Amino acid sequence: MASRPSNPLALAVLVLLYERPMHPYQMSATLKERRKEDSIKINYGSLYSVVESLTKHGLIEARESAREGNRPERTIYAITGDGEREMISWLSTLLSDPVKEYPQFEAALSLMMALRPEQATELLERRLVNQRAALDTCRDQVNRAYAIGMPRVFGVEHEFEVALLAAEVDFLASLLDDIRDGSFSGLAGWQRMHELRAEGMTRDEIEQTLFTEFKEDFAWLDRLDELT
Amino acid sequence: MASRPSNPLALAVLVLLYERPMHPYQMSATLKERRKEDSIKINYGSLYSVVESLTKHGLIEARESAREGNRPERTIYAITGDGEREMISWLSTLLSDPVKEYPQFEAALSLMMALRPEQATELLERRLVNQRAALDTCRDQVNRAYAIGMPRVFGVEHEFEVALLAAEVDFLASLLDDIRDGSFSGLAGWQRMHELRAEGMTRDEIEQTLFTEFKEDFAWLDRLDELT
DNA sequence: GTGAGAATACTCGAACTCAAGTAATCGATG
DNA sequence: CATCGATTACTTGAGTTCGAGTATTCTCAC
Repeated sequence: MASRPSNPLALAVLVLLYERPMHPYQMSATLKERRKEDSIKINYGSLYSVVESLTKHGLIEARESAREGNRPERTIYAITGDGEREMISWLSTLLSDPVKEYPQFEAALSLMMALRPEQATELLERRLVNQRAALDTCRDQVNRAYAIGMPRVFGVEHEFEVALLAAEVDFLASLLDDIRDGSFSGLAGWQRMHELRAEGMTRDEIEQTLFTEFKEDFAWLDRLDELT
Repeated sequence: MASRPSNPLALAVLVLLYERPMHPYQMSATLKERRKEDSIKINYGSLYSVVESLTKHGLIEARESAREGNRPERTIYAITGDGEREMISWLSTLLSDPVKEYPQFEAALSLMMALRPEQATELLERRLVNQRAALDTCRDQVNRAYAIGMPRVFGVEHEFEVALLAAEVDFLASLLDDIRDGSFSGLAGWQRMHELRAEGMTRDEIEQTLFTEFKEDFAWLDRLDELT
């Protein structure tokens, strides 16, 4: 037996139906109205399949099929007892137990060496500019909402977003500083690798050359066991 | 015509084949050896389907089908000219242009009000403990690697991870402080909502009651237009 | 009263994800 | 020298996700 959907959108559905029964389109409309689309990815395809899956698992159930005017029929769903318990337990573990996630930028950083160092540096500079702008608008939106009296409970997610963005901006700024002032180690070897590549050397020759020219940069490979 | 796979694992494949031709299993082994599994999710099913899709799009091509002993046949892949260009451009945009992502914890924060405030607070406290521990081990690993002489180029992704983790720890600590010293607004209304719910009041009655008891907490709803 | 565009309410198929399974070989231990 | 577990190398299939498409209805200017 398959377990419940793992898409956080399903959790949002449970929370909404915990409040009041409604039909799928109303769920998406409510989530958008409350600005939850910033923190939960809402996709119609996913929404309908998630609702179907929750129904199959008995966490929600179809209540009535109302129709208004000539509009297509809308099925109203309500949460079940099992659904309430599942919602509480799912939300609880999401809050307390961190899950490993894979931001694309982290992947990009880990593959960065495939680019020439000057190019990579320039791209990181561009990102810094972009993220500083994003941080400013994001922070501004939160502050303006608080300024008109919105209680903080309604904006925690956005405070979190701001915190992460600020951390990334700081990270980028200090990384770029280190690259410029030479305290970012390994840069010379990285540079040389691309020079040799440009000269048409084969990968094996490159490896050989780098191993002799930058011995100190590879000595750690023999000490990997010390990391336990 | 469908576009290339969007899975960062496909980018990793392109980068690896840019270095040297190899077969799928060797790709996963190399990525694991270089600790890229921490920043890129490696899944066999995904790997093979991603390789197939890259082949179909002409970004990589099968070279030879070597077999060693009685082992199953291994198809060796190499990157094409199109693949090289695509790799450079994909990696470049990933580095410079931020993409919106949806951390599960952000979703959980935005739905937190479905839990009783004391429970939510306790869960956040537990998370803080967990993330402090995670931060310590992560930071430690990076430092130990640098201590045996690994150049920083090989560890940027992990420095980034540490930066994000540290930001989350700070966020949690200050959020919990604010909840405890009362500077986290909206808490009283949140609390009252769950009391009324526990008393068996209907959803509409709760709304009415809160609207009168906590007028100031909802006044901002009439000023939403000021946010432009 | 009519046409343009926004909003409403879904549907579809292709791509992607992921856990589990398979089946061979290698290495070490008793 | 047998065998047990680790490693190598991949396959399958069920379930999920996603963007794009469709078709209707409402709204409001003209």
